Amino acid sequence: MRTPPDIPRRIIDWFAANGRELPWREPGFPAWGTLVSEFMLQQTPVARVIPRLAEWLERWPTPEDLAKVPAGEAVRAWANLGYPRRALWLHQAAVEITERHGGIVPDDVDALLALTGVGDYTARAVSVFAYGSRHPVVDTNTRRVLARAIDGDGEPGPPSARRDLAALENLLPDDLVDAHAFNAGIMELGAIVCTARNPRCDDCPIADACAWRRAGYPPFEGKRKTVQKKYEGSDRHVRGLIMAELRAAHLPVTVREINSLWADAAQRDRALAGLVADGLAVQQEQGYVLP
DNA sequence: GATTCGTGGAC
DNA sequence: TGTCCAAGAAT
Repeated sequence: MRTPPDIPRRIIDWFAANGRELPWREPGFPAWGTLVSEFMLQQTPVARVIPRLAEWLERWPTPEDLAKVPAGEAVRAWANLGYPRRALWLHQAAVEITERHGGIVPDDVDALLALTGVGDYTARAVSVFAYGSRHPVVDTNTRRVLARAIDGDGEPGPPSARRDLAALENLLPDDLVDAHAFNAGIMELGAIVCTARNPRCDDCPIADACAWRRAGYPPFEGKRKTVQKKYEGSDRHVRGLIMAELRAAHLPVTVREINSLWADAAQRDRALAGLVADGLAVQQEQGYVLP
């Protein structure tokens, strides 16, 4: 597939002029802050992350500060960001950084990948955005831009780290500063212009080079990512109700209180057992508490 | 590779 | 109103 050589340059220039001012893009923002922000941004929109991130960094300015409090404090401060296991994992990562890296967030992708809760995206995002190293960083926004502009598809297929990283590496500038700006810029383009629904192609710096647009926006026919199950009435729903109760309580939550949250006993027990297995709830004599 | 895992806003 | 989707990771 033909790829105009100036696509990276145009995205870099567009990003310099149109990128949002976000906390983690401010000069001098600490690597720890970048790591925390990336954990929070895993499946949670930017607007909801910003206030929680500020609180978090004020309370725990370094990994060591977080590592020395109980994990339950992290889960409580996570509030309603969703997927509370991420709070548990971030706390564990802080412990690992304190024990294995002298309290300094590592800059090496492999060292980052070894941290709990850090995967292909987060490891590279921290290495690149916090430390300026040169790696492809591929998130859902980038995957969508590549699918459309390069492959001519309306949607990216199911993610594959190997393929996705190779696809971005093909476009990644050699220069360190340019590579950083391109990684950030293509993500930003996917986030605010090349959006999943109603893309704003009139504002796109590479619209004239976009394979999907050139082909007349054909409907997507490839394999779609698995559809999200309905939340209402699901196990996740019940887990969420229990977690909200645990976060709000400063005394053990009794079985009676948990029973009042959901009528279906089998589903309730399944959810509670799952939370205990995940380490998000701990059973005591009087009831359940955060870890 | 397919599933599971919260929460809330946008359309 | 219900569906879609959001800077993913672990299993």
